[in-house]
Amino acid sequence: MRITLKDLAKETGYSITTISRALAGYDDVSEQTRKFILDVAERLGYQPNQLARQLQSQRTNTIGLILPAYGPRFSDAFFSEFLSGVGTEASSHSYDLLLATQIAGTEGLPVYKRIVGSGRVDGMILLRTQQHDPRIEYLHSAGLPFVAHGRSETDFEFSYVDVDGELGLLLATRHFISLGHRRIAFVAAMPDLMLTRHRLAGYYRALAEHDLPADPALVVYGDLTQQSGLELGLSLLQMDRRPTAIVASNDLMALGVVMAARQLGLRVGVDVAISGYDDTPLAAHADPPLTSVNCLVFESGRQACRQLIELIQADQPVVKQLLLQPNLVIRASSGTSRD
Amino acid sequence: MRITLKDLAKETGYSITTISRALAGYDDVSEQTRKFILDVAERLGYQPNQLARQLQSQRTNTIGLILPAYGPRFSDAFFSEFLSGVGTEASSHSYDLLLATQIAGTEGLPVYKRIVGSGRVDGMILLRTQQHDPRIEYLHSAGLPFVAHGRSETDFEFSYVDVDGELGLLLATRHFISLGHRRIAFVAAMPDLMLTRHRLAGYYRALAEHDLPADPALVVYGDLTQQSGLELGLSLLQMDRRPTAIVASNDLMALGVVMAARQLGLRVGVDVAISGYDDTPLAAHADPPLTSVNCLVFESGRQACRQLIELIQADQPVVKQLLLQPNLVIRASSGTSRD
DNA sequence: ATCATAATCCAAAACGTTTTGGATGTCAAT
DNA sequence: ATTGACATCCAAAACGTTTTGGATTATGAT
Repeated sequence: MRITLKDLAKETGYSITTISRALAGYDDVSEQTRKFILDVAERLGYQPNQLARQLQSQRTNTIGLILPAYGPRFSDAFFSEFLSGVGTEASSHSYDLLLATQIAGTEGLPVYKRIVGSGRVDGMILLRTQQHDPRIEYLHSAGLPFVAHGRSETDFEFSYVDVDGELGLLLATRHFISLGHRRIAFVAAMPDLMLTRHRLAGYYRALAEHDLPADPALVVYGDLTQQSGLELGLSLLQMDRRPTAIVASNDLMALGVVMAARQLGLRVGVDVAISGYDDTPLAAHADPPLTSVNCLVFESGRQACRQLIELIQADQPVVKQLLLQPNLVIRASSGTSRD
Repeated sequence: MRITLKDLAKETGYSITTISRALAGYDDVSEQTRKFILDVAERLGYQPNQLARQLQSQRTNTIGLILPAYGPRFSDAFFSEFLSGVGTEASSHSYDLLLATQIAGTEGLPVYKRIVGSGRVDGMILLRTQQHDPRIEYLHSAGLPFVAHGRSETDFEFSYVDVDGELGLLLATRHFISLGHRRIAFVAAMPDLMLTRHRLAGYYRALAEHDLPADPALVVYGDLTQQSGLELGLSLLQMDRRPTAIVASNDLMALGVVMAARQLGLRVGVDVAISGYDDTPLAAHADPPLTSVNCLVFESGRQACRQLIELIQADQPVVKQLLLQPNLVIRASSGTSRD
């Protein structure tokens, strides 16, 4: 059904070579026959087979991206925004995206090997790096161009785009300190994630700046779900000397903490100050509206994609590292000065 | 760098054919040499080139999906959930997703032609159908398997998964009627979308069931943004005989209506009842929590993908049409009985 | 007439697979 | 010895492109 160069050759009487070169605009085919060939191609609705083209040229103009596994309710806006940023940038360079989904409960690396090994992508974008990240080591050893969203601890340099989590938590914690809080808790994400370490550093730095003690009991680790925010919030707020402010590592956990406060009869923004992280649409419309750290997710995706395409098209691989600066969005949940 | 069958042939001394058949598990290669070949393949880290395989087999095991264009803030959770559903189902059948982004401000059809014509996908999933949808006509005429999310008006039958919008709005409107409301407004989406027509039908049906008059002034059309919800909400709530209940066609517009009510000093859930649509995470955490219609987005994506894969693998194309039943999630924004 | 030059075209190889249709050798049955 | 059956292997074609390295013809200069 599909029209190929062979069909055009048969129809026009020229050879496949000439058809191909005419369509590609080479100057060793006369203007007259070029026009003729273009006409016929147009008339028959010829569309080049990209697979054949890619196989021949060894370039796919495709960027790979692996979606982490999800349950039935996909409640984190992060990926859609990031993806949207990547997609926008990709399509403006005529790149497409190959998306594979990591099945819940399976290890991630095999999917990477499958996609990379299959030769269907020119490069990969990595999401949610870990402190020790086998995917990065694999991609590096495989020699495929890649850009990570987030940093990692490796023996080599690699390209990444990251949002400065240390700055993010520094801003949030400073904000609470400036409102007069002295016992500030941090509901962190999983400890093996790089972002956890960076944010933790920002948290400690803010405390140190103001000579506040760092109480280990005030740092707890959740799994980014609202449920874990609720549980950790309940335990934090029932401590002997409970924290007066709580920073969570994403908006969902912050909303969990809000629920916890409510269950304990505490007024958010008055009895306890709460801040989220990521500034998802949730934050702006929560009750009360949630102070949060805007992480420029769309922009990160865009930049990551831009860097990757540069990397792919460069003759010489160049490592580029970009650190975006988040900004604090202050809303009612952080309350007013305690003085 | 990459290991090919040719390399394995050279390494083992067998022919390319035998290598290929050994790896594929044909029984015309002895158990002993098969083991040997597998060992070598493993040792050299052989990964079959999917491009070559796809070119040869004329199957790509890839599903195409085109992301509508977005601005910098991607605030609709719909796509991420849908995509997550599609991705989950796809990967459980070892299919991958090819994603292209439609650049903002450009026409949609060329992207479809590019992806379909390129031969890189076995089928497509269509999002947000329109009443008259050129994409559907194109895909039908191109003979490529596809499943639409949403219905359309065509001369032929095609496969779709849809959520019964008529039922959705019927439930929401009935709910308000049962609470004693008599003037119920509908903030619809763009009139050229099929979903608008279906929901409108449900709205009218509910009114008719209870012999309520259908006031044309109470039906207004927005563009699914919060801003348009705000504007339409302001104009509706400043009418002479203002509506006492408003159903919006997505949560974002509903939140805009909530803002409008607040600006006019009306208490949501008391002076005016409001309902959203889609039941995004926003709805549950809004202030006040928003009554909404849960549309099983993840499930739709899953079903659409499942149907598409069936369609691709069937010898005989079978049209399948699936209508999922949404359910109303009642929260504080719809208030209590007015009696 | 001969030769270089330019213009226009094309056959064949290559990309990495799978599949088709044998080829070869072994062994038991005749 | 021949035959047939079976096990094991492989050369070549095919998928649809692009690129390489000419081949052919016409043109103009000598």
